[in-house]
Amino acid sequence: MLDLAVLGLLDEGPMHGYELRKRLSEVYGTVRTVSFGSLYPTLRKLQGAGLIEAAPTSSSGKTRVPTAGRGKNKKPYRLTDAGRAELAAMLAEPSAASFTDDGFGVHLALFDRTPASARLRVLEGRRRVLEARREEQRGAAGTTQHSEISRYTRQFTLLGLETSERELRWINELIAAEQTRNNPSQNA
Amino acid sequence: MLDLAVLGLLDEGPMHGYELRKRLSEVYGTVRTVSFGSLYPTLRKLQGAGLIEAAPTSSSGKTRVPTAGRGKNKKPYRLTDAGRAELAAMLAEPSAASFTDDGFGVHLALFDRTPASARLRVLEGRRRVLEARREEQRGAAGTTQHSEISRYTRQFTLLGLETSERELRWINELIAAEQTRNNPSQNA
DNA sequence: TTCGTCATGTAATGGGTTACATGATTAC
DNA sequence: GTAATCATGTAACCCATTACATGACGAA
Repeated sequence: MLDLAVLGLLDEGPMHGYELRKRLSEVYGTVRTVSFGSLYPTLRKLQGAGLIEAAPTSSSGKTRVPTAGRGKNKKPYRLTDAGRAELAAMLAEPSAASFTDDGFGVHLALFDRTPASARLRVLEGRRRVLEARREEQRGAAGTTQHSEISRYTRQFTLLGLETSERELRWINELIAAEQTRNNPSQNA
Repeated sequence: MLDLAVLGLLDEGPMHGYELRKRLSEVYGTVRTVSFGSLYPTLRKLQGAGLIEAAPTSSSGKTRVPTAGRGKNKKPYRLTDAGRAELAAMLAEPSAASFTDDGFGVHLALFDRTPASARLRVLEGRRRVLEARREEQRGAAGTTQHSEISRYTRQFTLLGLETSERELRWINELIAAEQTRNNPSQNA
């Protein structure tokens, strides 16, 4: 999930780790700051896999790259051809990771680069996850009588249920919009 | 967090692991099923710490305890005195763990056994977390102009922002109710 | 006697965090 | 020169998951 986010961000242009981290929290729907202890190892892993490489930016590609203005030993990375291919594949063939709370936000941020058919699959996968959650919450909210659950928990569950329902309405609108876009002539 | 949930559940009566797992997903505000690979090691850890013990239920406390009806090699656990004391301490002195998405739901389920002053601290701690989240989301929703964020992400962030705001209203109501309860005569 | 469910447990792994260590660059 | 911030990285740990292994019990 971090992989996809990093690949997607680097597709917009070379960037070094520290910068990446800042952009990452913007891109995440759910605002979350990823730690360096998580980011740097991911960068090494992606480099090891040949998906990204250190990007020479100005002079004779060695160390000490200025990149923007104030610089240091920044280490800007960029996508390799293999990385671009991998990104395209991940976007075109969404996995279950794109349906989770975190992963969905990441994939959504890359929707402009996601083919229309895959967009629909992401939205529908996410919908299934939310529907399952809603059913569990409905069950939990209904159980109340025989199993003694504190009234606090009951209220909390109801709040969660409303949240799921709102999110479902939201995603259903997105799906409808997506289908209209794919098939604009249909009006029956 | 699992520790608190398990201790809280066993405070209601002896229970074995398999049963505990079922009750756990009811108690959690956010419906979540904990895996056995997580539950059993936790049980051993709590037993090692002397907080719970295997409970002899009927005959000469060895193996093969019937407990309910259909039985097998069930291993019902119950709280020790130390466990009861630890539970009381955790409920009376809420830590940051009670303010997280998961931990809050657990502590909330045990609110009936939580002293009034600690209840307020839990609610206010949770409120601080939600307020911080809301501010980040507001920032992210406002950034839009200069940093190009996909319109999808923007909508998603706005949805998250609404969720935070609803949850804040909800918790503010709880806090108000809690304060009225603690101080019923006040009306200026 | 065999299948489904109840029941307990371990091992490998995953995906992240915090804390630590280090050092360059910029602004004062 | 010194403090703040930018920047990279490692090590130890935490908490949970999945997959695997095992086996008792009840019902068909």
